[in-house]
Amino acid sequence: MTWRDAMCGDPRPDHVGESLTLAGWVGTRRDHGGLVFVDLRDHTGVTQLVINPERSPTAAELAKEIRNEFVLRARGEVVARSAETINPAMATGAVELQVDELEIVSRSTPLPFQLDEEGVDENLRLRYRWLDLRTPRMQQNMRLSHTVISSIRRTMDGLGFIDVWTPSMTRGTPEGARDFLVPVRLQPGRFFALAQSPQIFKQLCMIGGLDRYYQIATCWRDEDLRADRQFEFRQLDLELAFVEREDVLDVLEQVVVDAFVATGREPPARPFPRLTYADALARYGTDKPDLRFRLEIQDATELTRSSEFGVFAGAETVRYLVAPRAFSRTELQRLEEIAKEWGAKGLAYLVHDGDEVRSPIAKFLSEAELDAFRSEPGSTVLFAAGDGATVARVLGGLRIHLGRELELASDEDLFHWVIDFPLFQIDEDTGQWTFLHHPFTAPIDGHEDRVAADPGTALSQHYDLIWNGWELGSGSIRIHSSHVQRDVFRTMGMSDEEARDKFAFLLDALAMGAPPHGGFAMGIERFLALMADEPNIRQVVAFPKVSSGSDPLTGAPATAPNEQLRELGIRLVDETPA
RNA sequence: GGGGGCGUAGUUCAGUUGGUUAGAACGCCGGCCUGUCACGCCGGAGGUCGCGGGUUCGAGUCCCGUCGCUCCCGCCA
Repeated sequence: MTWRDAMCGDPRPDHVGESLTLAGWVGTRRDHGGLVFVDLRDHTGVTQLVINPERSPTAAELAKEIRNEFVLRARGEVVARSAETINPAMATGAVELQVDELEIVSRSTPLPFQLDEEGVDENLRLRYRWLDLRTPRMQQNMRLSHTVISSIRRTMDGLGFIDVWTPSMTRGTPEGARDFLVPVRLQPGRFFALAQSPQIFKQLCMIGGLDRYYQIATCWRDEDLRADRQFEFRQLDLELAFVEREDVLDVLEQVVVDAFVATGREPPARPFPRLTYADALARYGTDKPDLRFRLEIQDATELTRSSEFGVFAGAETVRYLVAPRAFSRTELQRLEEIAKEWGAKGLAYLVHDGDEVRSPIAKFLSEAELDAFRSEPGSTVLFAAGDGATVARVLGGLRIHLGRELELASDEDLFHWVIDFPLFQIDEDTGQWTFLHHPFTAPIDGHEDRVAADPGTALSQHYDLIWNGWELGSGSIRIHSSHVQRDVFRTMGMSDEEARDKFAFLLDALAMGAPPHGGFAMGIERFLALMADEPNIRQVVAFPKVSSGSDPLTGAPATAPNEQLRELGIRLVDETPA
């Protein structure tokens, strides 16, 4: 015997006359004293049960005990509702189940929150996640996630990629994020690190001739959590041999478009636009611009070189944004605070309000300058002056703020690539050259010699995929030559001995017939959160951690018994001052 | 490590200038009800105002500290 022979979303007029057994959760119970109505729910939908004492006195007696979220099993006859009792708001609203036999399968204590209530505290939802998962929002998110992931696998399989498992427990990487360490009982004092990504292994797969690898890989990084970051997350990790950048981008575009189609969403047009890193920074002040609104940054460095306004004349870079609104003094004060948070010393502006120009700096500006900055009535020109990086950061920050505040973003899905990143940047703390993304990224063709000779001007074959201002992931064409790899390590100030110590296996592998290769890693949860129109990735993770790094459901992380620690050769250091 | 926001009944919230016994809705409990579908009607229980300290005749309200959650910066190859 089976528990049910139809789902709660099934009954339709063509079932009328059939005897069906349904099982599910009690959504609501409406007790009329005699008649009792129950909305019985499962993930497919809701059917109304009618429990009539004249039809089944036993069921009616039992129905008095029914409460919300009880699990019921009911056998009865599907009957057509009379015209005036049809509920057009319900998919099954033309019929109902007249109950003959009723069973309370499972009871429920009163709930800590109501499943149909909006805005319930997220910590409470996570503490009782099994209840939260019953809500339409989470049901949809979990099922959408599955649809997207199946689609991704179908696309990858179709393109000839094979799924290869790489280790989670591996060797710590000296650079990058903090590792989660795993103590090893058999070798006290030694630790595995949980993989921050399968990066090196997938490169070894290419050198191993697997040609097209992919994996939906769990990765661990011990860094502070954010709306778009958890300790553990998944990435669509892929790598191809004998390819150029465009081959990799092509795969990702297909993954994205297929996932849109699989979920019934209008897919973005291909190819996705390409934007260089230098352009992105100059025009939008960030390497992951949200292109749903224009609001482009303009340059005024040359124009203001000999300005009477000393701040402009003395600055390495002067740029500005034109916001489509004549801001009030109070609003400008708020904008100045925001500019300062991003590193500005102050905020110069010109408000075009009707025919009038309001600005504390206008009196210092020449006619030519005022002409150049003239804009529509009802707008404000906001300036940033200083070194290039600060100006970009300030205007990039203001741009995002204004986009949100003035609701400038369209409701399109805008994907684009950012390409031609620098290979190296200066580490502010050490003054040393360091990689922008990771040390395995290849320089663009012709820039190999700059790795050693002129690191600052070397561009890389790295690329980022951006969706509406969210960084979905990044990838690169990798170094497949052991001496280019050695040059990169040297430029980073790593001695050959040190490089061998940390990456001997990679350097050896590169020296034994490495094909040209490249790949990508796309954050699965970020992709899902955007697909589900959720503001953070916790809403697409079944059992996420909160921003303090704990799990409200299990209470993890927890202390470990001394016995267990002893076995691992670990003694805790009490750093509490006496 | 730093900055912002939030914390009042089981839940979502209100609570005026510091002033009597801290309220509403939903939920919960009891009663009535045979066509409801957010059922309705009557009645009831339910509060360490996150926690600690301070100012005051008097603190949910003001001050200090602390804890929790959250967003951001740093960090995230």
